[in-house]
Amino acid sequence: MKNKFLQEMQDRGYLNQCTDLNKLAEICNKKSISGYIGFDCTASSLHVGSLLQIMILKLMQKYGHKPIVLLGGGTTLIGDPSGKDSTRKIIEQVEINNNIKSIKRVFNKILDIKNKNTAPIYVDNAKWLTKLNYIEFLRDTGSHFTINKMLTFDSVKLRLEREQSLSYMEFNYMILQAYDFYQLFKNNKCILQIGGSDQWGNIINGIDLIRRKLKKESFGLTSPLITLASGAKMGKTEKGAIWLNEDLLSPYDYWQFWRNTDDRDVKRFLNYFTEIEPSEIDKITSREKNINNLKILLANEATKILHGETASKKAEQTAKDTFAGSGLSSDLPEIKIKSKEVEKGINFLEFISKNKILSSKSEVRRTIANKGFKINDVVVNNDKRIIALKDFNKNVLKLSFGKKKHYLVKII
RNA sequence: GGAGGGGUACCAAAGCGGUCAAAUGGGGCGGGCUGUAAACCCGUUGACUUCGGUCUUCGAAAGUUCGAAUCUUUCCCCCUCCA
Repeated sequence: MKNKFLQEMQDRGYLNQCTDLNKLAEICNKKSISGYIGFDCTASSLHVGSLLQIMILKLMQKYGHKPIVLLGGGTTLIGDPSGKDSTRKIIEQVEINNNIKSIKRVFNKILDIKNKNTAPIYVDNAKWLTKLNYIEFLRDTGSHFTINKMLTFDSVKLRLEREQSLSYMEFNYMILQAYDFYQLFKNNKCILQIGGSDQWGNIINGIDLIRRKLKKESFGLTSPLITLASGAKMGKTEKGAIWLNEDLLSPYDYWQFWRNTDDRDVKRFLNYFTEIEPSEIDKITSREKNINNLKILLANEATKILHGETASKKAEQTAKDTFAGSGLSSDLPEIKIKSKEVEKGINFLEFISKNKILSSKSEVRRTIANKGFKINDVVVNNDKRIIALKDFNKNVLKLSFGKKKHYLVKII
């Protein structure tokens, strides 16, 4: 394989499986290609679990190829059964459209949209899928699939083996995804579909369909499933997903997520989620003895890609101020209160639950009993604590919940 | 359609008339150690509380009882076997 793009894919660990790596390399050497990845639009934002896929699109751009982002309004209506034990709830079209809009913002931030040659193309398969005529579709497309084969795909097989019901609707998902690839091949000269390793079956179906209908060759490529050293799935942490959209997760929290990476995952993640050259990563990781500096590097670079350099620097500075000294930093989440209320004295219990730091007063009491709250770095040890004027330094008070969550309470 | 088994907190799973706000494990949260890591240890994990208690929870509803997650009836849902 002599192709820079695919070589870097491999070096970074993005490459899991490819239908024909050598042939694809040949084509990539000759011209720039279009490749697509489909994204699920079940939520208003993607989370880090999808980030690797986006990084692959970004890498395509680096080598002059054109990424196609399929935000699957059509397939989201159906729901991919791959890797799922049960049918997920049906989502309405309106919600999906809103999700698509919201998700697009992240792509526009991460991908290069200025270079006309490699700017991403957004497509929504609802455009063609919702217009399909059932009988026609069965004859033209359905005839190319055998149930015998479909039953052997993991997405179907596993469900059946576990005796979990699989609706006819979901059973059709793979055909629809195959049809997507066919459409993109035909209309956008898209010869490559990329996906997570769980998408292999779906991708193969598309390639088969293109071969049968058009007698043309297309390619499929999958990325590995990222597992954390701890064994957990990437992206789903204790408190919920690590969202990519800024309105769901602030740049500071995003930075913190990377800063808290498990030691064992750091090098791998530098390759996955930064743009530092793999050879450079080798050098840095063998030179740097303090792993915490590598984590900071990872956090900086990853945050830069999503939120930009300014936000990344700010997050780093905030972290420094907050964790190194007990100094205050301006970038911490702020809670504003009125001076009149402070003069009256604010009940700590109510303050915490009202500001949604914890959801119930019992929880607040428990946390106080466990020494979980600090005001200006002093443990709160009384659940009748009142926040008063004397707690403020120049109208600002630092409130800490646990070791990592800090807020600035400001009098306005 | 017939015969059995089952639905308990975030998840898994005990409890099978009072001592049950419900064992245990996982997960979560907090604390300790440390490096904002891992491992480990400790605490905590329904709500409200004047910290005395009070209120709401064991698929749903009705009932028996001084008293029900536990017994009865009906209903809903899931699983296994037979047709």
